[in-house]
Amino acid sequence: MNQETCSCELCDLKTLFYAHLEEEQVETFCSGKVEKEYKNGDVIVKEGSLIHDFVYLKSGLVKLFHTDANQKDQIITIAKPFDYISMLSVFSNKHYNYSVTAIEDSVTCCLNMQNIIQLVKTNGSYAIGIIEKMSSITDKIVLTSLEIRKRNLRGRVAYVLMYFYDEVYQSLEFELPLSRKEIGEYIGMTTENVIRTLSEFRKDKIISINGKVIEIKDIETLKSIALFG
Amino acid sequence: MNQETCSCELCDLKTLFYAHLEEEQVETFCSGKVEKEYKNGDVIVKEGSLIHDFVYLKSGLVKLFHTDANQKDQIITIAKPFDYISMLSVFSNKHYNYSVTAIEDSVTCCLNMQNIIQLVKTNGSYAIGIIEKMSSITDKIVLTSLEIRKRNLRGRVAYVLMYFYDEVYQSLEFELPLSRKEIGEYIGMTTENVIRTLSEFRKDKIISINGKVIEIKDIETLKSIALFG
DNA sequence: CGCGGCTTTGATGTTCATCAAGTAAAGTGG
DNA sequence: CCACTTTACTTGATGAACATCAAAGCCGCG
Repeated sequence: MNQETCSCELCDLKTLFYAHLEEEQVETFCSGKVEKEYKNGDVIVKEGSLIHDFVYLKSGLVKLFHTDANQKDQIITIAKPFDYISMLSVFSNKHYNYSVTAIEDSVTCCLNMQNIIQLVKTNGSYAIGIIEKMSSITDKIVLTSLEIRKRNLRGRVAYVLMYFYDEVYQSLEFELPLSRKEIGEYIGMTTENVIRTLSEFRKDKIISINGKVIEIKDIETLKSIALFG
Repeated sequence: MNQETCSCELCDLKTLFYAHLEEEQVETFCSGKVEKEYKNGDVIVKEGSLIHDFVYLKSGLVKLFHTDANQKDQIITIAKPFDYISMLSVFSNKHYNYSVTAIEDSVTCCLNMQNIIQLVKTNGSYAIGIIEKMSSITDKIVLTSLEIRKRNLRGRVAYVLMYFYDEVYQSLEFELPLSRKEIGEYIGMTTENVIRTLSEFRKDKIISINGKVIEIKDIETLKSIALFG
């Protein structure tokens, strides 16, 4: 199997391709892909811009957010490798209704939107694969936002810390990819109170803080705050 | 065109069918549909139950909601006719992760899930149609929840009232399909404060209240509270 | 080196949830 | 059909949670 043009390990899209397509189709398809590298902080997608690519996150970490009339941002979700970046508006809109920015150095893989649509049209089981993936991503966004909404400030901050521990870094010590301000934009609270809550956790010896580096000292307590706070 | 087995006017699904399928296919397909009637308050889907049908709202109004460990409900969205009721979990889950209850007398149209999947697999342009619809519905849920989140209590209550006016009843006087408690579950505030805020609007002569019947007296003020509150 | 953005802490006040208590409405069983 | 129970609605009082305002230190960058 010649994978020169599509050599990424662990590519979810590729898995989907190979599961449903003939080898030469995959070749044709993958040869049209364009990889792009982004530095932490770089804008990947600007709200309102035209959608012409289907964008897939190969590595790194990005935030999807919406900017309102007063220029205030609200973070919709954090996307990890193998998530589709174009996933909300893609099939229903000509323009993005959210922006995407790298919060770590990231690499995206861009496929021509028309090709994807063509593929969905001509290959039914591939269509099902795409639908399942989209469905599970949006499911998660909706349920996560409900989870966050019902918690108080301590619970919300604990929840994001546990999220980064459990689902991103799998390490008790990690560098926060979000600023205090961004954490606030994600969980719906002010920057000051994010800081205050983090400081409280530090005083309570639940975490230690060194700038952006967080070390979880007492994960059981943190977990129970995330669950019941 | 024989529409005996599929005679509903304005059926979005049918539109999708006829746009992409041969007439005899539509026949075959629609003949498998089952319509079900529900009274206000009836449970249509119970969280955790198996998904075996693709459910479509033909008429009425329903709420989608999630119940947490403490038996507290959070309303995810209100679905109107032509919305797909099974739309979040359907393609990614075996079980519903939310419940659906009628908040007005409603009629649903149920199609066999396997048939829909088969159709998506064999008919590409139909697949695109389904994807677009799903995408636009979930888009709306996510963006609406951001809109609600950034408002204060007055703004939130005004927002739902404007929603019912603009998108459901198109009349200045209507009967609220949600109880005060349910409004609170939708916009994330307590029952008492929903009531208090409605009473304030009444005192300010923005609305008049007669039990569940609301009449909007000063729509300009209400709109500006909904926008900037 | 100075400017702007990010972080931190404290003081203050507003907003909102909670508690309590009572009325109205709606379903339930004899 | 009426007493009974439950559920929805309403208002007020209170305190806790949270936002806002203010001030200062820190860091990176041109």
